[in-house]
Amino acid sequence: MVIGGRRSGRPTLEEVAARAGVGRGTVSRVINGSPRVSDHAKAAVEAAIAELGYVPNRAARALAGNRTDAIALVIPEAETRLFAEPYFSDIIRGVGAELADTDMQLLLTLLRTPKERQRFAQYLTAHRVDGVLLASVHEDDPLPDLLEQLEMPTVLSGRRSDLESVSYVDSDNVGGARSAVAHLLGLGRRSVATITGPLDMYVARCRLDGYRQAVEGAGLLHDNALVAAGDFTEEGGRAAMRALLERRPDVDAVFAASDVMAGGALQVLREKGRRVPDDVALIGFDDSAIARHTDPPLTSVRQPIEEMGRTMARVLLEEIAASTATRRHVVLSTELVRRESA
Amino acid sequence: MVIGGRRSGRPTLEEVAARAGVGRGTVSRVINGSPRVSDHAKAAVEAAIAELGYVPNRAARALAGNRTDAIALVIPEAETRLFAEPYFSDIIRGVGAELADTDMQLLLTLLRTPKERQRFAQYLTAHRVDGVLLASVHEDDPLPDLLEQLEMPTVLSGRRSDLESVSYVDSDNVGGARSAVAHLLGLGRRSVATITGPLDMYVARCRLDGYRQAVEGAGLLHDNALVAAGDFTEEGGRAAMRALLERRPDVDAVFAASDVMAGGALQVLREKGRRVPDDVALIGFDDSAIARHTDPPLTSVRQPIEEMGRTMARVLLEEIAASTATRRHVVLSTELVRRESA
DNA sequence: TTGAAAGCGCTAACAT
DNA sequence: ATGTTAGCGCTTTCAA
Repeated sequence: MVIGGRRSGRPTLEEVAARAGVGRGTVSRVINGSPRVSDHAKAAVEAAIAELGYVPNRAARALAGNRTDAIALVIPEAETRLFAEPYFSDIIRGVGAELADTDMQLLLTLLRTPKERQRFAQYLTAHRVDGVLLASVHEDDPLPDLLEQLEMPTVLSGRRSDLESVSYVDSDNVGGARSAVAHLLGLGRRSVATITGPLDMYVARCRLDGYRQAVEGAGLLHDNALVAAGDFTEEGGRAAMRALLERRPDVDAVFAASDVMAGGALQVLREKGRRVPDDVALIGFDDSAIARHTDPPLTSVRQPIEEMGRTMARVLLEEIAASTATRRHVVLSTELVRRESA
Repeated sequence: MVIGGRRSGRPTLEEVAARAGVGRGTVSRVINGSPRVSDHAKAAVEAAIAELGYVPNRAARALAGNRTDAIALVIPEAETRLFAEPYFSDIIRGVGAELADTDMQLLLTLLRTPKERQRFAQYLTAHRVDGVLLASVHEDDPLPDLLEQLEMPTVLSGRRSDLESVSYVDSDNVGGARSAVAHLLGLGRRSVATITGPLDMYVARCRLDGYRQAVEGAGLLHDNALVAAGDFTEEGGRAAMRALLERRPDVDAVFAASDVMAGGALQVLREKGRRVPDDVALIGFDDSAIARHTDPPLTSVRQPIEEMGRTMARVLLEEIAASTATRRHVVLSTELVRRESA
């Protein structure tokens, strides 16, 4: 078709315009759903598009429109090992589902080494994504602040603290944990242990707080021997359960800060010949709005987490839309002028 | 900075050139590592880049260079539910690791509905990725053929058949299964069952073949009651194990076509009070080059699968490089001229 | 409502 | 070895 071999052979907007007998601007308007097009022109353009099998070139669009139509799902360092846990795959599925009828692309970014984080910071600076979904935030993670500085639309799963300044989607961790433990206490259990998540994560501390509140609310003394640290993994749950059984063989109930850890604990309990829930009652926090009671059976109800993924994506898309609007708007306000020329 | 507010404020190649006192071409050459640059010019450009904090604009690059610097990892329909299995996360980690020091981006594409497949086909046609990694291929999947038609660099994990025409990374499924089952037979077991994968996948059929070869090679009769169909999931493994125990309570060994299914089978065996491996020996196929013997312990060795992911990415990058070269080359040959004008 | 025209920032061909 | 130039395909003013 073309000597240079550079042209891909696919029809361009210009060709569509020619075929439809209109100008390029009109075609662009039709593609982008502008209302300022006559029905007649619109029909002609749509016909031409169909006949030619035209598909807009994303790179050209990104270049001209200064956006990328892509968002990044970032999974930081330590978490890549958790990647196999249902939590992440559910989040991903939810995000994917929400994005399915958008033309946003999902970029998966695993940040293992500091070097990779560095590179990613560059990505962001280069504005190669329109927004960021940040999973599993630890308290000292510098990424949210960077994102905020760059005014990059961002949604966290969980938050760094009570005062989180960035958008997030989170569960009622304190309340859920409290109600779960209250349930165990209501069963008449008196040596209720907990397997926590990594305590540098706010979500984990909240669940521990909920546990404490319930225990103390029942007039019981808080006993550190009943608290074992986990890391949200099944293996962590097993280790913690072993530790608990060793320290307090009389334990008669366990609240695990994650579902997966409850699964690990269950294995160990069975291994040691404990009956669940008769001998030891077990509950795992499911990340849905309330704790899920795993006694008697430990079945999986994953829809809720997937739903969180959907929500994250939805919120992010809104933020992106808003930020675009803002940017456009602020061009007229003194504030942005200041910011732009800074 | 700019009235229209469209400029992002980031330095452009042109500004770098000005600062370095060279032409734009030279800057481009330096960025792209061309050898045709004097050390002096190179140093000046690099200094300017550092001072300005210049980062190339990917969209502009993609538009001008007719490439995207992105590859898609595609996980089809049925598999999204398997997403939580270690297999996928390991593949993803491997791919991610291999891409880490490239500037390729990883697009995650979950294809659940026919509509999503349709959309993805458009993506491909629009050349929005430079290459595709296709996970978990079923025999009747039309995607590989589409990819081939489009001359899109592609690597499959597994293959559709013995005659696979697209690049793939696969294990020695027949041999691995055979050796695993031979091992069980060597232990003196005589009622060796197998839990298969979905039989519309070549990989699953190969493992079943290996099982058969070993059984028949030992002079035993193949008994269909000893074959239970699974789907590579833990739940599938549990169901299959239950079926096997019902049909052949005398089963004294099981070869599961996947690690995860072996895990499920183990749960059921323990539930039913069978001793593993004394009463029933159990082996799961680990997708690394050979089967992993899970008797006595069922430990996870995941590095190999991650390695498969790395390999897939590496091969794909090579294919992409080659295809670029080919395209360039073929511009000179009659063949492409024909193809281009077709 | 619509066409024309000016870029967006870069790569690659061309001419030195 | 290096500067210059012509696009890549689109969005977005600006006129009309």
